[in-house]
Amino acid sequence: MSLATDAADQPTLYKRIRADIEKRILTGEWPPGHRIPFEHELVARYGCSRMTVNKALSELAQADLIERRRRAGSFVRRPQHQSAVLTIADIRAEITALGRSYGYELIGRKLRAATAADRDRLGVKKAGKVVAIACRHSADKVPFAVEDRLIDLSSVPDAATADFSREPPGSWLLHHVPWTEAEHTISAIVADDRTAEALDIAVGAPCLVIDRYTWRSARTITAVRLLYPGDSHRLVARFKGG
Amino acid sequence: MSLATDAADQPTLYKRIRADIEKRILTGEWPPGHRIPFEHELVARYGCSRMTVNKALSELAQADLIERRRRAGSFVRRPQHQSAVLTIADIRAEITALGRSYGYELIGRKLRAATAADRDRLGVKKAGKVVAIACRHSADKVPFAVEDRLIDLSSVPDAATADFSREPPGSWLLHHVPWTEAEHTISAIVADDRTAEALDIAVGAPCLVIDRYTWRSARTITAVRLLYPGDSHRLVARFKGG
DNA sequence: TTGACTTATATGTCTAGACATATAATCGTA
DNA sequence: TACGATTATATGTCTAGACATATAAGTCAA
Repeated sequence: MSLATDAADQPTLYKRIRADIEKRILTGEWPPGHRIPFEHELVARYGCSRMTVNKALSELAQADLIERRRRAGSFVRRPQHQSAVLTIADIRAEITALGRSYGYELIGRKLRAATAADRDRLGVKKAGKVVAIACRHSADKVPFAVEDRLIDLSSVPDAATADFSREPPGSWLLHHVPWTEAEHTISAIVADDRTAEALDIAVGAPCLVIDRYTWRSARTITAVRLLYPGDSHRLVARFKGG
Repeated sequence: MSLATDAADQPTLYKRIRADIEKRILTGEWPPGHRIPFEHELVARYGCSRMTVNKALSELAQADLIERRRRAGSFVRRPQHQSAVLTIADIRAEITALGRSYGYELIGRKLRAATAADRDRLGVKKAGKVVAIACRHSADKVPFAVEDRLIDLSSVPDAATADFSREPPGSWLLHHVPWTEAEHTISAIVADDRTAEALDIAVGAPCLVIDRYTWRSARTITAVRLLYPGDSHRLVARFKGG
């Protein structure tokens, strides 16, 4: 995993400056707290204008690799928390990306006025109607995950008439509701009877749970719970620093 | 976007431009695929130089909110994957941040020549010595997580003499090994006898597992497995887009 | 219709300045 | 010694230009 390519093939100057500094930080040559050269020193070293080094340093600051302090200089940040970037793909995309055949099966779909439990789950005080969907995703005919979803129809009216018997609701929403925000909660449970049957695992086997709550500009869109067989599925997250 | 209502309290112009555009994207006013105004149009609208709008647009591109194409313009990106930022804090920091009292207990520490299993776990072909550590973290006297760690002494020689009876190895490493990279794998298991006893839960209860593999510039540092009671602990990840 | 060539244009990068602003360091005073 | 005022300075933002470059779109010939 080449973290910094050779300086010579870097296309532009500011990218080369950024890569040079990033390399020194990541290899530990410049440890946390180290003051990196002043802008005017880098200007002299690279023979360019201040705007060019400023752009390089600004990007490093945006990436939280350095901290810039007026009058004091720029310092390598001490990574106090481990911020991992976790990619939770659309399940269909995830499975096909693995080169396996994707299978989808709608277990149940109900359109109803929101119950108290529904409102609680969606985090709204009063809601009109909701769609509740249960479905199963499989890879190479083997159960991959079961999904239990609630969609707020006051935010996504089209979901009332959408055909979820062939298209998974996650994919449908991805194409019909642009730019949502979401919060994920990851936990573990053991399979109860229904879950065990749906995932074709033993009762009492471990399951990885992802609860996702999605909204757009303060409007609730959907709440979904995904259950994966805990011993087969893996969520991988990578991060830099810390 | 109110260009007439000149907000004197707005921090800076380029940040205002960025915020204006970001808002339109996030509210869905400008959906994915929408071409946002050309730089020269924004220059006219805001009455500033091109470098200023360029800085705003560059930051939006860096945040993956827009895509910039030469000659064609800048377009709102379609969020194809759900990239969540998952913060996995140092456990001590995590517990104290919750306002609970942190407790730490070293269960075992062994310095040994790396076995085949150790080498496999660390992903190295030949290693000299390693330290194996087992410890337990608790919050308000209640078991919070158990940790099973391997440190490669050829990368971190100081770990051989570090006193892990009082300081958790995670915290120690955080202060002694700067700027690592890591990969996390999240899964679920059910507690076996030893785990159940260490976490004070029932045998067969669900556990959330985080395996973290850490390196710095191609050198393996440590491999650690953290076990959390699955029904109590939650990993929260937030993301924008998708 | 298709492919090759040309042109127009939006973004990418860069310059050599400018003034603003926060703040570390210094100095002066009580 | 402690504290308040002053000064120096590194970063933050911005300008009005410049040339480079990728590429969408148009042009023309086979």
